[in-house]
Amino acid sequence: MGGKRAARVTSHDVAAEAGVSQATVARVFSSPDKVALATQEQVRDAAARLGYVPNAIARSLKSRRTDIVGAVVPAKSEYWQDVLTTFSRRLAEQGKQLLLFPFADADRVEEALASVEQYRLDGLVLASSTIRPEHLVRMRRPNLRVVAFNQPAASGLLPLVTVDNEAGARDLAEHVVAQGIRTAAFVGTVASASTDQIRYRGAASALAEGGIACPYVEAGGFSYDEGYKAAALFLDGDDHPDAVIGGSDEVALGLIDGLRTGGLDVPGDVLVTGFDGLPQASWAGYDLTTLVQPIEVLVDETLAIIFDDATEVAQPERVVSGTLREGKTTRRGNG
Amino acid sequence: MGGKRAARVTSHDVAAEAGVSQATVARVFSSPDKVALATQEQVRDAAARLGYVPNAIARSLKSRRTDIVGAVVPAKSEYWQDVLTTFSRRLAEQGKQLLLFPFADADRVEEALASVEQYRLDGLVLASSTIRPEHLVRMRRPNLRVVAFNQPAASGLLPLVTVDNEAGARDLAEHVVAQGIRTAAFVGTVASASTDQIRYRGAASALAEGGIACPYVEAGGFSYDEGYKAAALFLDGDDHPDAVIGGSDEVALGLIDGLRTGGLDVPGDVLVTGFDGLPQASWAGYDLTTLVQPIEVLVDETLAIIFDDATEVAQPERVVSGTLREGKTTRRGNG
DNA sequence: TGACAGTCTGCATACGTAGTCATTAGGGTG
DNA sequence: CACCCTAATGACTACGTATGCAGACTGTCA
Repeated sequence: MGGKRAARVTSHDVAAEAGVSQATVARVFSSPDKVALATQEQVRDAAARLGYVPNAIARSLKSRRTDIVGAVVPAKSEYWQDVLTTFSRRLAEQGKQLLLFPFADADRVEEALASVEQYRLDGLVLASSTIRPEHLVRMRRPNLRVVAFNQPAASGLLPLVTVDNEAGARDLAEHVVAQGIRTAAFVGTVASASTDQIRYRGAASALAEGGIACPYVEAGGFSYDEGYKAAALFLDGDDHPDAVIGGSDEVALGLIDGLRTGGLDVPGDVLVTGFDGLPQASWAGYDLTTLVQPIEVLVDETLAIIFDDATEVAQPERVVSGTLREGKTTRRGNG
Repeated sequence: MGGKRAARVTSHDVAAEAGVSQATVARVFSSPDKVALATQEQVRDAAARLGYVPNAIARSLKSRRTDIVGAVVPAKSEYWQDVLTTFSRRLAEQGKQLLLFPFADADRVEEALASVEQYRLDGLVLASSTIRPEHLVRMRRPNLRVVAFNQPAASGLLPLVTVDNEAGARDLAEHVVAQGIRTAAFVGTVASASTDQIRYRGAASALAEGGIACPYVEAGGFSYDEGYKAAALFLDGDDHPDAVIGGSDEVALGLIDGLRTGGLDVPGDVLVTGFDGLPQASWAGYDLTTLVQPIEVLVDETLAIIFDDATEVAQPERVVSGTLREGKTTRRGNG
């Protein structure tokens, strides 16, 4: 254990050991079908003996492919963590990796984007609906496949994959209308987020068709805490709405706890819906009615845009339908 | 918009534009103090004009530093997502990045490890308590700083950073003993996980000092669902324990909902504790008594081991204390 | 004025691999 | 047996940057 030499083993070393050329070693590991089976075995034996591992950095430099996809995401969010997990898993299945570029505030996106540039990624996923259009445009790069994920504001600016926010919100609203409510309110996350605006539009129009007005309330953030605090708005006086449409599951879960803490029963006094289909929404303590996003489908569509060479359209847009999940937060006792 | 040339701008191009050598351009971006200020300005201007961005791949190949830290983590887990977010944020603050290597089953760790080798990472964080010792040993590499994160089984095998699981479990157990319970049970996650064993040991010994036996029950997984199902074990007959010590927050949250669905009141009939300090544990609907892990501290200790050159000890081990958070799941009405 | 220290810059090379081109061997056909 | 076509392999170079070395230049001091 004394003189443990830390010398890197390269394809040249393996070539010498196996009695072949470096080119042959490289072929064994990148395009084996071009090498005779006997030679392959010989090379692999030598590689194993020396403990050779191909250097992905050097390969990337030469081949101009990194096998790495970047993701620019908000630092904190249940929803995005779910999405990232799926991306990461799918990429791993293809022998590719995910490189994270988290950003704390919307204003610091710029920094994240700057460091993205240095890596020659195979593709880049722009998540978060709070990235502003001027940043989106700046991300258009000739050598980089950039896809906006669940970010309707990017429509026309970048290739886009998103769930059908408007239709989903309509579905939810129609569902609560069918429960026989008379009044409603929409609690959005951040008003400037494009998803928020579209979800509100969908919900409001469906409610309007049922003759129900739908005021917009901004929680001010995407998290449980903001939802919890927003519930206070409905606790003053007795005239709470019959239903509250949450702009996201996280906000809706906070709303539920806030309403319950304030003495209102969900769904007895108030119906609540969410949007996203987080795992927590299915927890028995909440059993939230929500619109489940088909995350696997969205992720696969995104990766298809990044990796499919045949991009028939310059700016593909894929809008995928979500699924209404009826939980007990909209199940009235008198139904 | 027709002939948009996609040619990569290199340091050579900038050199030509600025009328200096490529070496000078490289120095401007990597060691600016060696270049005269006037020249720097000249070069930066030229770079800006051409839209030059240094190529991190090439830099890594030459400098043998990637500025990337890898993390081998389970594909699904609330706890690890929290941890990853923190790692990613901290690294970003230092201009470094996080590369994810998720694995689905404990048995497929091998695959993840294989792809780790190809990248010449600055460091590697091994998360998940289910990585087996034989895998841990295999990860010892002369040129790579590997740190086991919250994985007590790695003690003596790898540098290790962990929360004090035993003391934390003791704290929790002593807390419930102080509530005047007579019987208890420990619902672990996966019995083979080293954290599980240590937490059980801590809880059982503290309970024993209070004269209370503590059978071990295995939920069979780390998630809410396993906890929910495990609750069924306490619903048969009337002799449920007075307190259930959960092996993790996720399992504890599932337990709570499972118990409540089964007609038991928490904390009225059964006290429940968790472990980890997840955000969800603080949600008003649960308000779980748990041991909060100081994730930021753990992450910073880990990064210190990876990046501090002065490694006085060959195998540093940092054990950090957690904090007991008393929620209403252990607050008895008759207290 | 000459020598010398210090600062700045260019030249040349190496990092480890992939892919192009040329060469050789082997096998099938007329 | 001459011919051609394919498969397999080796020599060589490029990918884009960092850095040791040496040369050029500036200013200082004796």
